[in-house]
Amino acid sequence: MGNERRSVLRRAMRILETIKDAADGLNLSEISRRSGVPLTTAHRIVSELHEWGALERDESGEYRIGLWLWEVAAVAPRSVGLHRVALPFMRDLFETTQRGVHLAVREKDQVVFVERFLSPETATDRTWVGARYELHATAIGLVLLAYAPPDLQEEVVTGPLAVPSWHAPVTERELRQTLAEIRRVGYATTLIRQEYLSVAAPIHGPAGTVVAALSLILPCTESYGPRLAHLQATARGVSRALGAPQGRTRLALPSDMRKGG
Amino acid sequence: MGNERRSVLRRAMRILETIKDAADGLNLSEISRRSGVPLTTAHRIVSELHEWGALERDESGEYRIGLWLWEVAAVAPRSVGLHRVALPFMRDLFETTQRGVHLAVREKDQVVFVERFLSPETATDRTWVGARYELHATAIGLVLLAYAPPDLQEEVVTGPLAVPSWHAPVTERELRQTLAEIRRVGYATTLIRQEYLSVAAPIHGPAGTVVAALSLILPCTESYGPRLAHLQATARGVSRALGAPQGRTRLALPSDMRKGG
DNA sequence: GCTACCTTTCCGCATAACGGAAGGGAGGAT
DNA sequence: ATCCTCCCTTCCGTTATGCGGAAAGGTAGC
Repeated sequence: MGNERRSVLRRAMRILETIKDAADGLNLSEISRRSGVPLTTAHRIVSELHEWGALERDESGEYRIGLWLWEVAAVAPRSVGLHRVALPFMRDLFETTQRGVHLAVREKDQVVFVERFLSPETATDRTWVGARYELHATAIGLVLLAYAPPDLQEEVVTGPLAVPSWHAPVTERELRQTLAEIRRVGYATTLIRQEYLSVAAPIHGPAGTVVAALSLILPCTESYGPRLAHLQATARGVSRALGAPQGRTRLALPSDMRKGG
Repeated sequence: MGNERRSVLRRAMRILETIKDAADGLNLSEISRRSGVPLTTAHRIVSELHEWGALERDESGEYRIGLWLWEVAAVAPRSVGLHRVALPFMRDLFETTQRGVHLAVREKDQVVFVERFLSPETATDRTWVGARYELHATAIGLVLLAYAPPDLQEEVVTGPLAVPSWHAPVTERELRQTLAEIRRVGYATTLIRQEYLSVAAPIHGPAGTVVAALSLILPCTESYGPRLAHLQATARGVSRALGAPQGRTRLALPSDMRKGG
């Protein structure tokens, strides 16, 4: 484990992440073991988090994420705010199409899924609320990448592209062309295991920048023209509800999310 | 400001809370000022939180709650888990009654609202998702209190009862009787400003304990019998969906949320 | 009784956190 | 252009806070 300089805060956050990743609650020793934080130290940190309400403890002594954290997170503009606005639109889209609907945002160089509705047939895939993926591996990620700040795009495009198991751009040249094409037509598509087609469209925020993306999963046998129109109309509806200007799309500003090399 | 022993973690949490309480984003100086954490120290802590993704920073330099925190909170069982299960039930109840519907849980000696649907007429009240209230001031709080661990009940009952502006039990004696009555009949009511009646019923979790409560706001002119039945049916539906046993109600176990006296 | 596992308290050490001071920068007013 | 204000960031010597091994309590099983 690359030993980042030790720091209470970082360790606390690592512990929170450890608990998040454990489907179930964890007891103290388990937290210590999985997070790599020495038992006594974990004890001190966990106690402090518990005292504040960031963690809860059930009768068997297992710790879980506490309500306080949820209260704090409930004002996160990109997740909960977006979620509240987008949910009814997503539901309408899901109910009329009966196809999987996903909502995601970009966090640095990854896609984070914020909400989803699954049709029974496509329920096999592994996405989950809060899950993270490579930007270039899915249609929804490609849309987010295509409208991301240029410096981040450059970084991803020239960086190592993990080859995904589905059909997606794999060389730098292909990826550049794909992104340009997405910006031109305003949507992205990828194949999923030769059986399904994922179509994604951007959602704009008040500043006109792309703040999220919406996708629809279709069987390949289905013609996607009408579905695409429906998806785009939905994405525009969400954008309008978020207060997006009616005019033309803007790229996001250069990302400030840069630190060391 | 009562100077708790200084500690990075506590200060970090105080900062998060400060940002949460500010409707909008805050810049560094503002964070320092409002949280009482010295500027340089705030800078260090905020940077660390930002680096981890717990905070985000927009182009103007203002900090907001970040996506990472939401991802962590997304697994909080009492909020998000409950929320996902209860939402469709709440919507049904709201759509058929067109009355305000609230979902809340207890956190220590307070009520925390997890979700709500408001009818236009009653939209004046100040509850908001994440808001906290005294347990004995609302119907929903009274239900949560009535089924809370006995030691906590005792603490609240014998403690100072802030007199709420609405009609609610104000003496220890009254409150005890009210709680007993709630347990006997299985629901609570309170008047809101002489115009509305709030009716609340408990929701049970897998262990049979009361984990949340649901309430309905009715105009006083309306007879509440049928609405109450509907509310109780909904609460039972949520309980069942959560995996509650069919049998009899249990009190929560003695709270472990005690520290110093 | 013993073993195995977890949680909590203790305490001397040193390191990570502290925060005043000072150095940039951006924007507004004169 | 010059001053002024407000904000962000870096520096650095000091010290209190966090550290974590060791050992003491707890609980459960055998």
